[in-house]
Amino acid sequence: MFSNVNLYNSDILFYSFLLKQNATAKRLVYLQSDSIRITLKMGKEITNRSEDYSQWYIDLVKKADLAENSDVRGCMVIKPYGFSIWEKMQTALDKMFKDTGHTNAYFPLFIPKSFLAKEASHVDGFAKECAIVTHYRLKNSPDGNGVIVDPEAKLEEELIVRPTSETVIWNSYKKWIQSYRDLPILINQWCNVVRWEMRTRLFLRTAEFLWQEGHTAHSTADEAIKETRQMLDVYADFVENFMAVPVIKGKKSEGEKFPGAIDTYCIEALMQDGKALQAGTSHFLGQNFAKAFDVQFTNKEGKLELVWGTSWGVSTRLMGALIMAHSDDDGLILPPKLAPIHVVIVPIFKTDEELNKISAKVDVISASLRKLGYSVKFDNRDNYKPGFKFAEHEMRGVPVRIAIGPRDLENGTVEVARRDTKEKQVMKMDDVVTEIPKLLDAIQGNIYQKALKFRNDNLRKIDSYDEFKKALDETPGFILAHWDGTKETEAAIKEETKATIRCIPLDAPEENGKCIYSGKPSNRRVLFARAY
RNA sequence: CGGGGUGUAGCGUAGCCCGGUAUCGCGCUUGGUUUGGGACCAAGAGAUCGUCAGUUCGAAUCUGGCCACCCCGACCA
Repeated sequence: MFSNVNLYNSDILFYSFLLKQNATAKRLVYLQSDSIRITLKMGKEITNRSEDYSQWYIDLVKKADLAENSDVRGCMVIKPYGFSIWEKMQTALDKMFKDTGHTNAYFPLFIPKSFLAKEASHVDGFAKECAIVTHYRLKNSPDGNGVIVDPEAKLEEELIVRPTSETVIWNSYKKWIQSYRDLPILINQWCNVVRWEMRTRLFLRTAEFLWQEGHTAHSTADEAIKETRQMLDVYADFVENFMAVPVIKGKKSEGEKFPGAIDTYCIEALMQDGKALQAGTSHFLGQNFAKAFDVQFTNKEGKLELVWGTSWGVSTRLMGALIMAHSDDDGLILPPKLAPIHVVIVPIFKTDEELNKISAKVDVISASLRKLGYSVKFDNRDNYKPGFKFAEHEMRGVPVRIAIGPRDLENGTVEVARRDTKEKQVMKMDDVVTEIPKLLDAIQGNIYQKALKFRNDNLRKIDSYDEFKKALDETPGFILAHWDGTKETEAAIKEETKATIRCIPLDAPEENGKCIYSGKPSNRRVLFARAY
């Protein structure tokens, strides 16, 4: 987007001149030339969504200071601001896990190659994207330049950097479980995993990512299935109520399910560009891993039985969902429940004396808001103008901004602006403590409602393959359509349209119809979309 | 792993065709004026031109190898 600047060099001079004149001229510039807009004076502008959605996403992640590309291919550096959002997610989820009886533990990063091989479909699923440790020592290079891998230090058995931990964990469960009295085991771990992806995108798909993985063991299939469904509900609850992103709960088709699972359940969210994003998964593993690792228990009748398992996870990919679901062309929009900073206060002052007077008022306001549990930042930097600060905090998605200047001191007021709608209001200083909490709640509700409306407006029932293809290209979104249930049809549709079956929605009503592809009978609709 | 592209200051780039150690903007530092929607002026600091080799009196520029990254496909949460 910067490369075309030189073509317009003279235009830039002209527009720069206009910019100095007045704000109307500035708006004119925006209307006349999007490509120039960016380069004029601001280091903070991002590409418009309508222009290039994926570039908008990349710009936003970088300009909102969430993350950046690392020098290690496919990996990212999560910056402090981005990481504090992730920490908020962790805190909320961790509490929900604890409240449902789970405890945290930690299993090793390295998995012996032989473990991974024990469950056949599991190997198939991950073999192509594993990082492998083959040596344990370096030595000085004989030519004197740097270090080389010491060929003498080859590992007896190579180690896989975990792409997921089912195998190490079930290897431990074998040692822990003898009797029905040892069950259930309800464990979660927060960790990093590595999947050597060919193509990566910040947060959405990186070679290394952070996540949580729950692994539970049960004495009956029924109990394991209940656990699987319960955790799916926990995820849906979190994503909708904290992230303010509506989701559709469903079951994966055979073709899309987790390698090693009997059933995979998921929550699917719709992004602003009409593409679906899987936001969380929960697997009923049946006895597959118990079989592979020979994990048996003695039941009440004294008979040996294989243990039933589940696993479930959400990752830093949720950050991508959060960003893409709500944000606009001015930057990030964060739900107050996950915002690292709820309220930023910007002073408007000319002299130190003015700043001191304002600071005294700000201290009172922020103390009272903090007492209510809100995080408040007083942006009293003296090297930036208020306008710059406004734009910067909008870019970073701070839900509420309060501005206080000399005029406010006189009138006993403040100016309050909300990020989601950009509305401003003048408020009595005394009302701040009662009004700001209401406003934050309103923002949380509003962005959810907005996302829900978008999702519903872009959820279509379609009954013919022609319409299906047309909709994918012209009005991308979720499509509910009949499917004959075969993997051949699923694969053919994927091949021809790039749309996949996101899930078979749990609340899908029985409904007789014909498969849009084969014309064969179907008794319920499934959810299709192009996906991240 | 196929197809295309790019590597020059923290970031974005000019220069390369036609060899003589480097342009501009943003950012940074200092000083001053500013501050209710992305300030301005002045002075400064900052680059072994991805890497290795070759040609040459002399290489960012020409030649060859290597490396890295980006985009498009196949694969994937």
